[in-house]
Amino acid sequence: MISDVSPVPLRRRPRQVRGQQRIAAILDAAERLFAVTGYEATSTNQIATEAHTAIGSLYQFFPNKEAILRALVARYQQRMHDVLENVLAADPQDELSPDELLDRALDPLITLYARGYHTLTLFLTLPRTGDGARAGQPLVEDIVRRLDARVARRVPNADPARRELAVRMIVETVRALLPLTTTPEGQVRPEAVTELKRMLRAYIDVSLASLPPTG
Amino acid sequence: MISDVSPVPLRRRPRQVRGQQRIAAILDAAERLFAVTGYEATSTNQIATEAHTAIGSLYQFFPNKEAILRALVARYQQRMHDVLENVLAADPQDELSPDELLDRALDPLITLYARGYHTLTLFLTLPRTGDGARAGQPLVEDIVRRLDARVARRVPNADPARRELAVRMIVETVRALLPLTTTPEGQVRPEAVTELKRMLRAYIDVSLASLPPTG
DNA sequence: TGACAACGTGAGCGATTACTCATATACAAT
DNA sequence: ATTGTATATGAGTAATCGCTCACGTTGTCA
Repeated sequence: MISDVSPVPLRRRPRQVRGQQRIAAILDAAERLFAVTGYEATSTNQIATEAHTAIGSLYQFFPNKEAILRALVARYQQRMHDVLENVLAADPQDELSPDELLDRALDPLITLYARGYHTLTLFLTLPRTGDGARAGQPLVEDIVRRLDARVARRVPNADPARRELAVRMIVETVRALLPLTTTPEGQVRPEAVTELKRMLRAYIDVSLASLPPTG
Repeated sequence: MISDVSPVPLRRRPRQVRGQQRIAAILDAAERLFAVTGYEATSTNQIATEAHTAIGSLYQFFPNKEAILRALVARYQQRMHDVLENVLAADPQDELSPDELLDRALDPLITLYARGYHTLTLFLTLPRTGDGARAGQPLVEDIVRRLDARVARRVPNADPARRELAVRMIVETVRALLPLTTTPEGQVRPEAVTELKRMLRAYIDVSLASLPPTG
């Protein structure tokens, strides 16, 4: 289940299938436009046109432009939550090796990214100011928190602050370097994937695997 | 000297000191506003007001808003060019250890970043689309190119494509994780600096130091 | 079938945008 | 002092923005 971060304020929750489909179409359109044109430079009228609907319909459900962004981020949060959940669920006893964990976590993430190149670009390039920061930050925090909890089980004697910092480094590194693993045309670049895993594995070896105890 | 990338189109090159000072004031104002409010959300009238000048004066020198962004990036390019230049010049015979090189490259970069927290935030959070991509990409490319040339001297038998990819990974990692080394209040976080260097050092050891020969 | 609610629609509103231009002032030359 | 050029100014313009609202259309009850 999604935690209580980042509530998505809808002006009116749809009570018919039409409404749900319209919302999905609007989000799909906004996803494409935000990724290509950027959040600020994309107009709500553009979104409505791209979604083959009227501007009035858009504002039937979304109170303002930022709500669209927040709803989009919520969708990403759901998908990435599922990815991480599958990884953690597949290793309940903490038996998998770091390489296996990296494969199981990064490969679906990269697939998700490559499916439509511009899909995750939105999240990855969100500005850290204004609407972007308010909408994007909870996503990273949620992942860091859940990943850190699992790492804590593996390395119980580590200093929590330093462990959380290491986890955050990993998450931010993935977030920053994921675009390198895919071409703008949506083709996965295996060398870049290898290199990213190499970097993460190297960092895990020298940092996570040898975290000093508290004190 | 700066290479011929990213030409900055000025409507009129200033021929008096007044003009040069105005341009500097406009760039300083834009730097602050872009970092806090974002590029798109910052209006040219805001920039003029913040620079204590009239909107007309702004357009005396800059043909449009994007030209301001490009001029700003050119300033960053100059400063970061100098940082990298100092590192390379301090090690003409390739004698320094990786740790020394990391210290000499990252410490001034972090200082530059912390001097004003929002200063480099602009560059680091530039969206990869629209005006941002056109303005920001040459900077990364320039650094990758010059760093790769030096690495090529150290590891002459490496496959060029893989070597360049490794260098790009390092540059993008620094670019992405630099914000973690400084608090929003401008205080350097030494633990984060240590962690960033640890990750880069680990990657260098497993990748750059053992690049396979061409084939 | 009638009635009410959910949903669809787009012209248009006030606000804001990037940018212009006619005009005024400061400087550098003779 | 005079002339020419560089710079300063801000009211104004066309365009675009996020968003509203009055009025249709579709769906869901009875």
